[in-house]
Amino acid sequence: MNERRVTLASVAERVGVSAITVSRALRTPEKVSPPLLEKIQRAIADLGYVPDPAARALASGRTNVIGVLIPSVTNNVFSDVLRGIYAAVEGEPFEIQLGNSRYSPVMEETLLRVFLSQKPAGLIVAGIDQSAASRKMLETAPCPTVQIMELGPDPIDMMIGFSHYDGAAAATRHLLETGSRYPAFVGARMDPRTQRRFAGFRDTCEAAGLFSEARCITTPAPSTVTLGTQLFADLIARHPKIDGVFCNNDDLALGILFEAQRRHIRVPADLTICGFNDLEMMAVAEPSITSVRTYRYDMGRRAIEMISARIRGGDGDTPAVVDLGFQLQPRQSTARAG
Amino acid sequence: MNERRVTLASVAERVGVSAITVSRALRTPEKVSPPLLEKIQRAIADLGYVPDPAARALASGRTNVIGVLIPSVTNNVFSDVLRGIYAAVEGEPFEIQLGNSRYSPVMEETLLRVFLSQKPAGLIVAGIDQSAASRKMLETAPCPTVQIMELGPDPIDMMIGFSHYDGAAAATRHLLETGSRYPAFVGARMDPRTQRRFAGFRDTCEAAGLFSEARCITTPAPSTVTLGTQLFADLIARHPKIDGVFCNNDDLALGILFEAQRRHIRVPADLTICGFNDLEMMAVAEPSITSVRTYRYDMGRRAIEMISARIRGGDGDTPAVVDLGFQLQPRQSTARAG
DNA sequence: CTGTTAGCGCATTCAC
DNA sequence: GTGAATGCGCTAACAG
Repeated sequence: MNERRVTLASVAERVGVSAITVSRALRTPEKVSPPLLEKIQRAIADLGYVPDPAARALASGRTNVIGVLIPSVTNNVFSDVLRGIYAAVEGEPFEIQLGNSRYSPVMEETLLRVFLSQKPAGLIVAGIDQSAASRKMLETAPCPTVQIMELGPDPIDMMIGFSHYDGAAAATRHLLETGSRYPAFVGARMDPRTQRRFAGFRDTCEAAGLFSEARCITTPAPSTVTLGTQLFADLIARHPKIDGVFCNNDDLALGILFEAQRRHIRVPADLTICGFNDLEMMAVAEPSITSVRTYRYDMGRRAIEMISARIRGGDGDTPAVVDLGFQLQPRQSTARAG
Repeated sequence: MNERRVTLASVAERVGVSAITVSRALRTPEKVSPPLLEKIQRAIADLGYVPDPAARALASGRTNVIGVLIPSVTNNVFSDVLRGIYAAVEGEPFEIQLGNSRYSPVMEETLLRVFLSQKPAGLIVAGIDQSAASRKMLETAPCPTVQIMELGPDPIDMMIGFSHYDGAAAATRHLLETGSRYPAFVGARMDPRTQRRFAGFRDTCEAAGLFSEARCITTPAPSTVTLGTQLFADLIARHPKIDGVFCNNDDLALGILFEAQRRHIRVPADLTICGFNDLEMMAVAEPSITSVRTYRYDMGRRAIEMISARIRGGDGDTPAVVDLGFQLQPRQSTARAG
């Protein structure tokens, strides 16, 4: 290290004012006379002063930390949300603290407690299935909180997401409308959102009298393209008549496409494939794959914006619940002779 | 909020000891008598006490924060590294602070200054092309630092990565050995690592007398599968004789595969495709795609381990530079008649 | 093994 | 518009 640490006091000394004035120059520059302000700013630049966040947090009782609690960092879906979050934070005086609950409610509680000990500026949590203890902590948290990914009946505070059930139902309807009579479901990592998508598939098929449990295959393992190939191989071996598959995400759908090609099953003539999330590559795959577009990036971005608005705007004009919706991207519409 | 904040003092009062004893029970339990320790631990649990990290940081002059400075959160490659980092941190008393330099040296310096103000436990930075100012900050940083992604001649402190040049050269040699006489290069987001890969391709082709600048197409835009389809379409329109493509990553390679299928170009009979990074899906694509496997997850995990070892082990036995290597995964070996 | 004293660097509250 | 006193919650260094 060069000299001693550069503190508020050392900047103050150099300019010939008191420390509190420098502090004000930093936080509320309009309350410092212009000439003084300029001198202080120059001194800060000269000395390379950077405020100590710990001291600031201790003295003020708050921080710029926004805690983000997600169940998985592996999952592609969350990485899009995180991109949105990081993009929105750029330029704002916030920093992100990530917590990975690994799909465990106990872990979620622990992490929440840790987050809260940091006196965060805001909290973002994935999903609506918090444990009672977690819910209570969030309800009494002295900061804005946003539940993301899903919509539900009683938001803790703010909420932004879409209906996984409806998205899956729309996709399944499309599958049936384009002629599938033996629709199948392929699912991995059966988390709450995946379960709701499955419910959307099941109910839609049942309404049409076309549901069969036997044509559904799921696993708790995380989704991969490879897993898609394997699950489809299992499924088609047992049920060769399958003519349409709804996958709980695009990785699986891509795997199914590859496996179908390998087996010379014509897509979409013999088999239509529908994914979920609409990854960028779905549109350019050969053939392109139907999917349900979801707005993951926007979800992250707007979650930050909601917190930000609440912090500065006081309150009132920020909508508490935002439905981002979804959009079916039909790409294999080969209506068969039913 | 329920009552007042639970502090060390309130725990101490409840047990009937002084605050410092509770502090010790937390950090160095072996220095507290067993019966007292147990009483303190119970009180902590009863009260739900969680230490205030800001106060701790201010008093001790250090934190558990490991700063991670990467040029992009969008890039798939970094998300694998981050997975490794988060996995390794699990169980360790560290927390991660992410910084996104957006490929800007100036931004990198700013972020470094912010990181340093937090008195981090360690620093991880991507690449070896830091600005002079950044280098100096890192060199004088009072914590272990690791440069990741690449290897280079003079490490600032520790370093873990592999040679992008050698990886690309190996892939290109394979391309030529399996019969490509009109090899092409497709690259996006030409960052320093991509540039070195391009150099590996160029030098290898030149050595074989098969390099042509005209068959190389690049763009500063970030890689996507869609971009791969477009770049390949451009390239093949201008140079129909192309019979092998080395892509600077797998997204592009996949796009090229799709575009080739669309145009009924037989892969690998008429065109061999080679990617870089060996994403999980490369092996199950139809046909599967040759790629260079790199150990991104391990890179993240071990970077944390290196820092951790340095912190506890004092120093000495931790290797300063780790070459993770790479491994060519040949998957389209159709030697043509040269 | 336990306690006392002091202070980390900053922001809050009140004076001026 | 500026400054002085005080304390945030914890830990370092020493004492006992």
